[in-house]
Amino acid sequence: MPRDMPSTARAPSGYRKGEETRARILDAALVEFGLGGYAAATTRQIADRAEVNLPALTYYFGGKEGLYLACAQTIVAGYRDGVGHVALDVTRALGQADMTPAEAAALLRRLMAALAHFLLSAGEASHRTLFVQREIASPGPAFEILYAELWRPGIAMAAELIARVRGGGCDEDEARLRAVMMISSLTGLVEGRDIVARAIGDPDQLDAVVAILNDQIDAMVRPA
Amino acid sequence: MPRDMPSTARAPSGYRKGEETRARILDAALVEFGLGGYAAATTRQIADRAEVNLPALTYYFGGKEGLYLACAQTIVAGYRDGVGHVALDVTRALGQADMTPAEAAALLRRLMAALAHFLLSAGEASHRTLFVQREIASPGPAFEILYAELWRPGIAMAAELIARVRGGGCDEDEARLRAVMMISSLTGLVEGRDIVARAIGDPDQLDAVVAILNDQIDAMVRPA
DNA sequence: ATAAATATCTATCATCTGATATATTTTCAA
DNA sequence: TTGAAAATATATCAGATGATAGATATTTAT
Repeated sequence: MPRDMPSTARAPSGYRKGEETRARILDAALVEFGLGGYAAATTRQIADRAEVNLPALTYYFGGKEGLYLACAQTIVAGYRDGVGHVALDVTRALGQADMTPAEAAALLRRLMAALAHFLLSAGEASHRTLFVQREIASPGPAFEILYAELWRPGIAMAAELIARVRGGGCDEDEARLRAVMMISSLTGLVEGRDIVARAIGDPDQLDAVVAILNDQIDAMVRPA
Repeated sequence: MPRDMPSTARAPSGYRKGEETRARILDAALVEFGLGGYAAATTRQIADRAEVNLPALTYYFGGKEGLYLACAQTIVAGYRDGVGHVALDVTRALGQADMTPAEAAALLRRLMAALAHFLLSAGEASHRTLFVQREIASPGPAFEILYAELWRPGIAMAAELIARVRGGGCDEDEARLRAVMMISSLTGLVEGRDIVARAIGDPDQLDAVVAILNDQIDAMVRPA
């Protein structure tokens, strides 16, 4: 299918087999890149996990870096699926002038719950989150897209809502700092999943996390 | 100086030059391992940064893995210097039976402030924190020592204090979850230092972070 | 059925990586 | 000063890595 190397589009009339292979490679790459990062993941490991031979990676993605970028775009698409709806509601509500602290708190609760679900839900999510956090911690080829599509809007929305929850008693920098810390408390749970598992007998972690976040949001809306 | 490879001790009578070289290699390795992780950092990059030739790494640390472990031990030593005193106070206080929520909150504030200083203070700290977080996110040769010496006691102390701050209204799992999230909100600031810098015009970030942590602790002590 | 497009495979290359053998220089005790 | 230990340097090795050339197989349109 791909004659030009890093092609994402389909050929004019529908082949099948190729798309499945492409998806298998992408899944395998997300796991390997997520576990070890760009440099640590080898093309052979990815090919083995995908049950594909080595040149298939070049054939479908143009090379290791193209595959890495394709992973980033896949993650962004998943984020839009999971958080996009809430993000749209938040953006609309922020466009309107008046918003009570209680209304802002309710939106913030929804936003954080959606983020928690996207970041913490079992299975693929942990690899996605590790991938994103690794790229943020040491910027590589996919930094700009992940920052522009995931972190920047996430911080911006959370910060604006936090500022409105706290009314006048919170400048913009503090609101952004609180936003980063609140989101980081979620990503840290994924990065530390091994140590969290050792510390906590974990049946319903997602619910417990959302409850704690709601608690923190409630604390912000009460007068200090 | 080293005849047996991964030696940390000094030779019987005092040479000088070797210790300085060893320290230069260690510093360079902390930077490179912190930025890229074990696999991404190459021995040549480390040697170049330390202004040393390649065999010096084997000579002083027995190889790449020995150097990595030496970095971890250096970090642990730095943690003891920075947080050990507070940790001792916390341990002593927890040993005694009675502790009011207000006393627990005061100790928790001190502990979190010390952790924030250790994790966020400028310069070497960011490489240290990145090193630790990377090892926690994908366990390697240094996982056990970093978990046993840094994360486990940190979580344990914070969780016990949180449980006492909240009195009966907080089971052990919730306290540990809150502890992990609170500490992760700090490490996330280091991992996301590039995006934090974009979002926040940062003069006194450390003070602002400590203020926010104190705010969260105050919220926990107030009745829900 | 046939040719072209699409997909998969084997074999191999140039480069990089960690490590070491070995030579040379420096340091210090006697 | 002299000899041994300690430290630094050069050159090189075996293996891994990303990538590609080129052969082969499969699918689709005509």
